[in-house]
Amino acid sequence: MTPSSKGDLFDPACPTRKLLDRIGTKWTSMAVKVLADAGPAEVRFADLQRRMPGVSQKMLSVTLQSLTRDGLVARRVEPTVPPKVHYRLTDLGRSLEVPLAALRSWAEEHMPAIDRANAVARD
Amino acid sequence: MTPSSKGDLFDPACPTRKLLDRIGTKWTSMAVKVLADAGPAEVRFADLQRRMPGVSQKMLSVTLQSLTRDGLVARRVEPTVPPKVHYRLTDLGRSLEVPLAALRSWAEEHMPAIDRANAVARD
DNA sequence: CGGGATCCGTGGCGATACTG
DNA sequence: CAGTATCGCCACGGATCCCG
Repeated sequence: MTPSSKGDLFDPACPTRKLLDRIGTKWTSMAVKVLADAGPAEVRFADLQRRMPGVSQKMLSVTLQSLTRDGLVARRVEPTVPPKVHYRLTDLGRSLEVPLAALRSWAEEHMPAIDRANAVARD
Repeated sequence: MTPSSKGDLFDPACPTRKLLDRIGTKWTSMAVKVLADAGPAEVRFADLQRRMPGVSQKMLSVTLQSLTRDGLVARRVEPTVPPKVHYRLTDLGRSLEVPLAALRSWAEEHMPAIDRANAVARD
């Protein structure tokens, strides 16, 4: 059903909400970081999976498809047998890495405080 | 606490993952912004709901409880009848507003590009 | 007024198996 | 190697009703 089919009042596609829906998914921010750490170099699918412990083939696949559709990641297929597929961040993806790095920095600095607050709340 | 795991996005207890699990929930970042916009002033439950179009009582309630448990929001109850409950950001919550504002800024600037990329992908 | 309790649909995500 | 297809679990979140 289309979002506007019931009059749809508020929140007509808030950009921040849409961004969080993307980077909030389990493997997205991790994939962006791995690709960012690779610099301008391309990374193969299997390499990505190796550098993202715990990710399944399927979830890595859908994550990369999502990032590719969003124009954050570029995909290049080497038509060999078996095929080799290479991924790299686009300029847009690299620009996202900046605020994402700021979030990571905040998390590393302040998550302990949040954990302590949660511990206190257990009384 | 897993020494030398600083910056390790792949730690099972990765701080960035945990932070994204929090701010990625539907109403959290909106609540933080509304409270941040209020400055040092407190905001009542009903006011928050009014400033967050679309949020249900239940979701606003659980969102605020979550933020309060995490130490990002302070809650004050006026024991009147009927009761008045006031919320405000803690210093920790206000510090989170900084990287969050950076994310919002990126979203407002670049989400159109992501939307265009998605439109192109529909061929 | 603020917020529990309950029911329920949807979607994210994992496990597994198959394919070009 | 790099996906695609299918299944099932369960947490997120919306609606509704009730309570101090």
